[in-house]
Amino acid sequence: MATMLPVVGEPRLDLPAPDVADATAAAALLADRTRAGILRMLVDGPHCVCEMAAALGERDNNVSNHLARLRDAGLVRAVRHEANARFMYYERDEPAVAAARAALVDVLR
Amino acid sequence: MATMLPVVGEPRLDLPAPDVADATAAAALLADRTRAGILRMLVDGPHCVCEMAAALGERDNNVSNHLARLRDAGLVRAVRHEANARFMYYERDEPAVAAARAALVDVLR
DNA sequence: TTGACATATCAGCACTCCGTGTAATAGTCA
DNA sequence: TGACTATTACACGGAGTGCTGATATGTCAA
Repeated sequence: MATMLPVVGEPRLDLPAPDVADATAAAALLADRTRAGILRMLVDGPHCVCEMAAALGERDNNVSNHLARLRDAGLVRAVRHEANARFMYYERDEPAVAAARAALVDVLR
Repeated sequence: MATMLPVVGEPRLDLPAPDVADATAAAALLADRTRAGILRMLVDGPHCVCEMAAALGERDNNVSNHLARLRDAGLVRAVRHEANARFMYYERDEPAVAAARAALVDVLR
């Protein structure tokens, strides 16, 4: 595949700035190992904090902190377990996840 | 859509840690407004540093700095313009971009 | 060759953010 | 109610990162 450079010799200095606000916001959330691990684990279904903390080798309060970030962004949701109500299970918000994915893919199209 | 929680009452503390190294690396690059803007602009074709700096409202050396980061990651490539060799044009490395996209989508599947 | 232009590199500073430790709160179970 | 567990809140210390200004490299034109 040959490199296709513009034939015009002069750069265009009037190009519009692309809107990447949604993409950078989503990327900032994914840029952390713990948060990315949480989201990846939740692909397979809901998990409680202690499960994810154990799998990721992080402390509960730390994982809970990152979950709060993801919750504020609307990517995950907390649901209390019915049979054993001590545990708070987290699950993804599918529309929000799809929107974040679309924003990222738009930059890496 | 009903929430599907595990029927077992006890959490599983032996779950494996997901591998998200590639996703976090890609996300860290996209988490910056300038870098994300660069990558988004390069979707439409190659651009030189001054073009992107003008569009993004950033200084040339700053944009050049971020381009170096993207270059080190293998996402972009620098090509000197043939007719006007003062200008360094940047273009995306498609396979690398596809790999980054795949790593991110794996987390937000 | 000289000067102007485009890009690259680097050190320094300021700022943000993560992980930790501690404490406090909330909820459940006996 | 009281004990226990899970979750949240907050401040601190350290690491990482972006922006800047100065400087170096390379190209074109006069």
